[in-house]
This record gives sequence, C-alpha cells and structure tokens, in this order.
Amino acid sequence: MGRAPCCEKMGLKKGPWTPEEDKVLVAHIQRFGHGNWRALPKQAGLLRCGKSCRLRWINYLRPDIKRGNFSKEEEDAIIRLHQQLGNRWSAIAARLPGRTDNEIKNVWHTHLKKRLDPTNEIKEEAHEAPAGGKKQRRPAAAAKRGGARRAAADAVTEASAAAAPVSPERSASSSVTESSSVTEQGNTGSSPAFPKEESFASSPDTAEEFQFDESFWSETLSMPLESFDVPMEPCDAFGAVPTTSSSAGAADDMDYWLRVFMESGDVQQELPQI
DNA sequence: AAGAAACCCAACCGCAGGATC
DNA sequence: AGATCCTGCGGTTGGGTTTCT
Repeated sequence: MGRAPCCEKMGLKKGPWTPEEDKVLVAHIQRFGHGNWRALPKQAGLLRCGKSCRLRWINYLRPDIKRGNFSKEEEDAIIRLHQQLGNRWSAIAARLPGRTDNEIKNVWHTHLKKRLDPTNEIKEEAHEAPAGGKKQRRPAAAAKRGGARRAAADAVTEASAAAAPVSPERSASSSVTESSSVTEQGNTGSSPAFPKEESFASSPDTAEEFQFDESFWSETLSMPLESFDVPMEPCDAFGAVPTTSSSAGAADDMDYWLRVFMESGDVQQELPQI
C-alpha cells in the first residue's frame, strides 16, 4: 500500500533542533499533551513533521531522561538484556529507567558490541587499561564530548529534569537512577547553566532522599524479566499517572512547567494563538 | 598548527503492526 | 474485509568533536 511520506516535504525543517524549537515543543506538550503527533507540529507552530517531534521528545526532551555516561551496572544490564531480548532496544530501554532505546542502541554499537566481540578483547583490554594506545580517549575528554552541541538544548532539558516532579511512569526507578547519575564520573549531559547534580538534588534533603546504594542496580537488574512485565498505567505527556495521588498535582505541574518555560524564554510569544 | 582518523550521538528513514474508517 | 492512518521500532548515517601524528 502506498504510504504517504513521513513529512509532506514542503517547508518542513530537518536536521538538528534549535533551543527555540525545543522550547516550543516542550511548552506545547506541557499544555496539550501529545495525543496526535501528526497534528502536533501544526498546532504548536513547528515546521517539523510529527515523527521528528515525537523522536525529539522521546529521546531528548522528556523530563525523565537520564543523561550522562552509562554506569558499569547499566552496561552490564544492557549486555545481559541483549542476550535475552536481542535487538529489541525499546524493551531493553523499558528496563533501564531514564534511558532511551536510541541511547542504548548507540552505546551497544559503539562500546558493548565491540567488548563482546572476542576479536576485540585485546583492544578492549587496552581500552580498560590505557597504555598509550592509539586514539585512546581520556575520560574527562570523553565526558566533554559533544558538550558544545548539546549545551543549548540541555538548557531546556536540564531545566525540565531539574525541577520536574519525578514522572510516575518511571518514578520508582527514575528517582533512583537520577541520583545514580550523580555518582557517575562523566556527565555529558551537564550544562553550565544546569549542572546535573545541582539541578536534580537541589537541596541536601533532596539529595539525601535520592541517595541509594550501589547495590540497587545489581539487585534491580538481576530481577527476573517477568517481574518487570507489569502493565503500565496510562499516563499523560509527562508520564503522570492519573491516580489519586498524582492527578491532583498534575494541573499544578503543568502550570509550573509552563511558567518555567515562559520565564526561561519567550515561549509565550512563540506559542501560536489557539 | 594542521590534517587525518576515530569516535560518538542526534536525527533520519523505512517498515511493521495496531487502530480506525 | 480491505484501505488508510498513525505510532513505534530498529537500522543507518551525517556531521561535530576529540585525539593522534
């Protein structure tokens, strides 16, 4: 059956997202959710196709995205899950709170696959124990990698992640995993404006609240897959489950976020009149 | 300092499958 | 029942960044 192309070309923008576009998209989803991705860009006044908007949101703008380097536990989990699930990245991502399928896929292809490849073992050993091998990256440099390109959008994302009420969709784990990222050595997702550590754990109390034991990952990740197969609650754009506990705050959260983005830029001006 | 090579990640593309008409 | 729409997924790639020579 002849499928219509994803984007009806004509004037639709492609390529990297600008901070302004990010703001518009986030603000729109905050206010109206993303019931219809195809219609969303038009409603939001974005010159993007719905697919592109969805991808940007899922992989980058969602407030519960955990950025930064993968921990050893996460990498091990990916390897283990990949053995069980194969290339079902979304299924693997569902078991790694805060990580996207795209991110996991990238990590797999750039690091883990090589690590598992017997022919690359020697190379990987060299990687583990730097001894002046070719193209050996230093951790600090690796952490810095791509920082410039991300910085602008991070301002938006981190702002979201910073004050975002932990989304119930992933709350059980994301509240935990976010703090785990704090312990990571590198932090590619950090931006000068919103250092991850500060942004998430804005107060000592909060920081303490999210402290958790290193054993979390080993315990969580060693759980049988079946234990994860709990039907997901329906949720809104930010993963807010409409339960009694969270629904009351949902509207407030929306307003809060709208204010954040209004204050962070000129979103109000950019939003189309609806 | 400049160029080459390697690395990495965001984003695109096309397909599959469920939902709807 | 079949056609079409829409979303989600996995594969792939373009191009920026970092490191080495």
